[in-house]
Order: sequence, then structure tokens, then C-alpha cells
Amino acid sequence: MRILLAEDDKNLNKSLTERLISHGFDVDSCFDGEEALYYAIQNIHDVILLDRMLPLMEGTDVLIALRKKKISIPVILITALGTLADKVTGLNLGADDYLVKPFAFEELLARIQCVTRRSPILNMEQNIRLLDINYDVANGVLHGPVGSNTLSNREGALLEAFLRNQNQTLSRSILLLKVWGPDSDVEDGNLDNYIHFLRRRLKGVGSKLQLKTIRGVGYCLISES
Amino acid sequence: MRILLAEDDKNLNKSLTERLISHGFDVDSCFDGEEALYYAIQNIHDVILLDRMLPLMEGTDVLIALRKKKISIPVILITALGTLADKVTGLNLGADDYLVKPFAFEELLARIQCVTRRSPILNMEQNIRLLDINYDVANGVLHGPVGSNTLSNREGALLEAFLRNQNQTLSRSILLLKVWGPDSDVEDGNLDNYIHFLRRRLKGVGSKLQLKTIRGVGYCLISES
DNA sequence: GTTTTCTCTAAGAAACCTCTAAAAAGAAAG
DNA sequence: CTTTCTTTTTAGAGGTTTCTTAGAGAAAAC
Repeated sequence: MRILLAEDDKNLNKSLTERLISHGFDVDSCFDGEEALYYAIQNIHDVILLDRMLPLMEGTDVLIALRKKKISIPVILITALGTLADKVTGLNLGADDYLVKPFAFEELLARIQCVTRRSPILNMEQNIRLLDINYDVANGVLHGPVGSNTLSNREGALLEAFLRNQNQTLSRSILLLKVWGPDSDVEDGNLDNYIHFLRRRLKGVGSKLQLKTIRGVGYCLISES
Repeated sequence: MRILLAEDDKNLNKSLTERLISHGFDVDSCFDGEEALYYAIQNIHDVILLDRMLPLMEGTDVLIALRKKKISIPVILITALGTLADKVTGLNLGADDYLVKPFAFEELLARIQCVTRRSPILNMEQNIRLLDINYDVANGVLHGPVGSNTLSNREGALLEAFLRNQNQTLSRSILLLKVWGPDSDVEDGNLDNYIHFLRRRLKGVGSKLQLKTIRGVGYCLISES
């Protein structure tokens, strides 16, 4: 699960990023509103944590711009105690939830869980099942008919991308964004590599799932030949 | 066991801190309500001792804020004799116990014991057992099948963190917070060091428990391979 | 048949973890 | 106050895993 964090307080930003990562999320963090919008419109994140007051562009304006572009990624607004009064405005603008500083990390986790639960496949559940496999997201363990296998981070992120977008063909560029993030300048061939790794893993646990290549476009996880 | 103490009377604060430490607790002390909330929301303490009247933010408001954030750490309110009248209010707000100033230190100890006994793993009992070990918290002695061993303070705090959170993967950042406290600026590598020490201790007493490393995240105490 | 695109192997690079050694800090004893 | 011992911390060598790059061969498209 990929999270975009826009928070200008350097300490808070760093600590949140670390703790989110340690909970198994992929995190892109930024420090001002323009940057936040730049990342957000790539539409590759599953949740956006948006501080209300940001340099260059207010968090609320980022939110307005997003919704105007019909991007419906769940947004959790982070408001300081002082600006709490107009929290209603935030919700009216299209925010899915808000959080008042200071907040407990556990509360943040709960709210993330809450806003992502709405979209059925996109939830934070420990396990995602499909056909004959069962992927434990938190621990990165893939269970299949023949056995289990622990995936590396990249392998896990790639599998997650397919599992959260079932029956969809994911283009190479989308996969690169979702798995390596918007800033990565990784070689294109690296993706082929991980596709290969993942195929080996799937075969290794005896799954009938196959990563079909859609030539010139990308890949799709399917269950039949 | 890590205790958060919020008490603005400098003398009382100091004396309590010292005596608690001498009884084997780890103590973070602070002098006003905002600070107290700041520490408390990190959710790393096992008990919170909260003076009712604090600068910047009343103890009761801290308590309200905490419970609102679904943080359920046991809280013992400390009230002066004059404000005793509305002690009921405190309990209704979610406090677990209260203590009227002036009080005997032994009474405080008893009440800490009382509120921590409720959660089965988190209690103050002398010994915590798991599989083939038995850890005497008060004296820092680790008993295993082959022998016993006295742990240093840090080693003990680390082992305690694992024993109080059984079957959980504890991230490096959480461990640093729980063992070294929220203000420490200790080098990250120090943790690796104590993991190593603890592994040696466990092996030394012949235990089958293992500290499994979860690469890129942290560690987990498990009993099987 | 040529070109493009994809698959897979191999190996170097980077990141991360473990453990040793020793310096620094602190506590206890003389 | 000094010495001695223990604990805590820093530093870094060496090992392991993961990530990335590169390129040869296979498959598909034209």
C-alpha cells in the first residue's frame, strides 16, 4: 500500500515516514503543497495524508485541485489544533477524514484503515486471497497449494499491485510508478526482472496463477491459460 | 516497565522519579500538560501518573485527549486534597485510579501494581514466563533450562519489551522508543548490539527462543525455527 | 528476414545485519 | 579522590540478502 505524506514539519514528517514504513507501507513524503499536488496527480497512491497548512500551496487547495481533476484517492487532512474550527470545510471540500495534531500514531493507523476499507479490494487486511494463493501483506509471506515463501520488499510490492487491481492489465509505466515510486530512475528492464522473480515464486508455491504479458503494454495476473 | 510522570512540583517530581527508578522502572518525567500529552501519545508507556493540575493544560484535559485518541494506557490521577471533591469526575473521564496528595510512596507502588495487573501480560508480576524461560523483572535475572543469568538494565528493558508484546514484530523505531526512551539520540546501531547481547543471553541459558530479524523492519521473539 | 519486445541468467552494487573490539561513561570499592 | 570494575555506547570489518544493471537468446510483430 502506497501512501503520500505532505507535512512541512521536518521532524513529524520523518517520524511518520519511518513508522509507516516499519508498518509495511510504501511512503512518498514531501514538504510543500505544490510538490504534494505534483505527486498526487500521478494517481498511484492509496491514501494521501495532507497537512492543512503547507508552504507554497495550502493543503485545502491541493485537495480542491485533486477533486477537480476527478482523482478520488482517499485524503486524510491533518489540522493543527488552532485551525480545528473549520474542519467542516475540509470535509466539504472532499476530504475523507481529518486528524487533529497532536495525534497518536495508532490513531493515524486506524483512520487509514477506515478510509481504505471502503474500496473493497484496497483494504488493509492482513491477507489477500486469489484463486489458490493467500498473500500475507504484513509479513510478505506468500502461501500456495504446495508451500509458502517469503518475498522481498520489491517482489511483495509488485504482487500487491496485481492483487489490488485484479483482472486488470497494468502497464509497465504504472507498475514502475506503483512499485518503485514516482522519483525512481530505475532502468526499465528491472521490471522484467521482478516479473520473472514473481513468476518463479508463484510456480514455487504451486499456484495456477500466471502473469500474462500483454505485449507492448504490460502484464496481467490471470488464473487460466 | 516504562512510566510517564507528569507533576509540576519540582521536588515531588524529582523524588518520585528517583524512587521509581530505584525500584527498577524506566521513568520519563515532565512538568506540564502539553509535554505530558506529547509523550503520552507515543503510546510507549505502561502507566501514566498524571497530576490533576498542571501548567498549560489540565491533567484532566490530557486524560480526555488521550481517551479520545483511543489510547488506553492505565492512568493514575494525582489530586491535591482540596480538589478531592470531584475525584469521581476523574474516574468518569477514564482514569483507572486516583491518589490524594500527600501520599506514601508504598501506596503509589501498590496502585501501579493494581492498575497494571489487569492486562495479563503487562502486569508487574515478578516473573514473566515464555516457553522455556522465566524472567525475573525486578532483579533482572533470566532463568532458562541450563542456568540463570543476570541481565544489565538495557538488556532487561529490551527483553521486557519482547515479553510484553509476544508474537509481535517490533520495529526498530519502536524498540528504540521503548528501551531508550523518547528523548534519546542514541545511534541506531546500538540496538543491533543489544539484540546480539540478548541472543547470547538466551543461548547462554539454553533457551529455544530466537530473536528473528525481519529485514528492513525489526525483530520478533519466536519459539520455532 | 529484420526489427522489436520480452525472458532469463549472471554478476556487480548497494543495503542491511551481525558481531568484535575498544572507547566512554558510570558505579562501586578502596 | 583515585582505582577498578561494569555497563553503555561508538565504530567498523565482514557476511548476507536484496536490488540493479547488463546482455545473450527466444518469441512475436511487421
